[in-house]
Amino acid sequence: MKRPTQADVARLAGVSRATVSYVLNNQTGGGVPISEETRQRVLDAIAELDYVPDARAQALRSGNTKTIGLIIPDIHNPHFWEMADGVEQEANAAGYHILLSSIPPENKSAEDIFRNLSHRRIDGLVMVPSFIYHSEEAQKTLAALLKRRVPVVGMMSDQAEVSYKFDRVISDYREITVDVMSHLLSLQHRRIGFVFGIAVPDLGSDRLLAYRKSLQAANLPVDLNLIVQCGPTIEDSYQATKQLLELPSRPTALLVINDYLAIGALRAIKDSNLDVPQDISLFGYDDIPLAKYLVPRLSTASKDGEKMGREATRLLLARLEDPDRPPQEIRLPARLILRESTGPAPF
Amino acid sequence: MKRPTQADVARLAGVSRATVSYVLNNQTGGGVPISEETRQRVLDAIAELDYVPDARAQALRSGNTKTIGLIIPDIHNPHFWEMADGVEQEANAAGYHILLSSIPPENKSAEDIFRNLSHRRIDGLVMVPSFIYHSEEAQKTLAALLKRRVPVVGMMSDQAEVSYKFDRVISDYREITVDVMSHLLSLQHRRIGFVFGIAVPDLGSDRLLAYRKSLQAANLPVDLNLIVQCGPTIEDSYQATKQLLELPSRPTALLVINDYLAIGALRAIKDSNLDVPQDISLFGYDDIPLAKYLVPRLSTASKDGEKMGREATRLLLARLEDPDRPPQEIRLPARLILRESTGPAPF
DNA sequence: TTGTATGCGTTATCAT
DNA sequence: ATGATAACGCATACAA
Repeated sequence: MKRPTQADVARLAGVSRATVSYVLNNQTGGGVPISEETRQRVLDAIAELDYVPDARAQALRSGNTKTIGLIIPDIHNPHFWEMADGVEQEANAAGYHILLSSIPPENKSAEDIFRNLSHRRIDGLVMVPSFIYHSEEAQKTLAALLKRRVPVVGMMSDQAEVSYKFDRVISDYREITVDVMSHLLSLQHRRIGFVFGIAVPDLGSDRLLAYRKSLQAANLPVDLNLIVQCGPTIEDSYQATKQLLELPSRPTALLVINDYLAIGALRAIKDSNLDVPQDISLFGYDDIPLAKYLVPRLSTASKDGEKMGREATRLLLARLEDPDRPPQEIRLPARLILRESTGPAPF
Repeated sequence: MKRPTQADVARLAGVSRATVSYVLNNQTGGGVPISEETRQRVLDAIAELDYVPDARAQALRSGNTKTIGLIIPDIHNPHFWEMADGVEQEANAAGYHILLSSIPPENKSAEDIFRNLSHRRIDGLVMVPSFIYHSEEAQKTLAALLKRRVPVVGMMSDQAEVSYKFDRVISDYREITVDVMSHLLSLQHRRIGFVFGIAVPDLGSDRLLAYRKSLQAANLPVDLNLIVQCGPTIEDSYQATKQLLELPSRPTALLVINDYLAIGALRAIKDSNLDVPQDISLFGYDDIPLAKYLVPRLSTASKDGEKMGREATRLLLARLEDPDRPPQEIRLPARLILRESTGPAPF
């Protein structure tokens, strides 16, 4: 049972193919004239055959796919789904669909993802440009995309040194980390550890840099033993935290690169028979939905990923309308959320 | 700067369009003869122009999109990403891409999703057919898909009464729930609550039915106050659990429909100044990756979503090869995982 | 070994 | 108000 085509509908309705197309595309009764009677006949035929137009043919003919590519660094981190959520909502509302890609460590490279998006002829791209740092190759591919004038929006931190011009939603944890550190310092914490677990190191540099700067501003040493770099899985942060806790003089507070990894840190602390926040304070980033249900509720800094996604998509849609407008930049603030996982330093 | 087409490549290489196509599709050196020198010229031209074939045209021409639709009920539950992971791995290995849709409560209906998949002319569909219960309309659309002989695989529980014929990966928590209940009963629990929070009630009926049956088999009453139905968010389960704990005679053990919601239950228990498992035992389902990092580590039953996804995709790919083979059925067992959240009943 | 011609399903331009 | 026809980019049967 083959799928019905426009021609089948036309035959059944006793009209030409073009008429079917007219009925389909000018439903709202615009500038193209179709007699009400013909319209109804066509509609009936469509319903009877259960005809659905072929997106491939439409896309080929019209030149656009009504599809937006979305690249995020880590599918397992809820923070990035929030972004994806925002992008999808906004895109759907405008009649666009999302093609989601994440960058798994080895599985498929940024290259493959770009090639696929290119292959599929997406109309535009929203990305967290972490892969930029992965490879020269990826940068070249991105440059090629931009040269082809494919609209691109980046959701990124401020200091990222990307030379290409594209729209950006800028939001990072640099400033808020200064606040986090002041807060911890005011609670008399002096040994503050950092669990730096992330797929792409450069992605977290906003936090790391501000952490070091705050320490220095307070005339405290930057003890490299207190900074543990690890991978992006919970198990990674679990191990990294264990390592920190086994230090001769262990930290009294811990910054974890994101809430998702803070789950592993929390577990590691408990496994060392320590309590949060009595023995050690814990701080995360992102305010993922489950952060406030953890035991103890997690103190964190929030970036509102969903809003980032929505704003990024707005920028993209606007550029789709007007490809020639100058590159835009939207800045979104981060918020400090104090909950139960932070308290005064023990003594 | 327009994208280069096959014709551009042909022109630059000084050959015909067909030759370019040959070079592209018979790379492995199959049955079509191309002189090595020509081949190289074409390859050079492709590289120079950075030519990427247009998937839309290829799909239109070849009749297939190399795309598999995937429908899951709730994008926020990590269990379903595990499934998605499995599907994607297996599909990618075979050169297919995934078009992921989830069924949000109100946002978009199963109807819309089906129409979109139909529109995009996916080659096949892997689904958790929860939406079946949503609407008559959805069932009709699925039937229509099957009538068009679009390969479909369902990942579902056993008793689901779907009359249509399609391949299935069958796995449910019916039997394992009997084990869970025996375990709890052997620990002297007599009042066992059930937090039944799920987007589509029928999705969890395997657990609920087995729960009731176990109770009856042990000559215990089925107290409807102990079964709280709620929505699929953590906040929902938090509220539902609170409600259970405020009962005049509160349960000493709690079954939560899935690990994701168990996070909210855990929080609610703590907020009532109760401890797990000393005051109340907690059991989840799915063994999501973070379950074993919770405090306490969560006892749970596991279905191996990733394997379900992989097996389902294998079935689909096999049917793509041979559309006429009889409907297959693969059964996957569930496992009991005892961790820290369960213990003897208090007195 | 390579080139020519045709059609996939759609939409848009031009006639009628 | 409606119909014929030409592209969109690609793959393939067939001719050379």
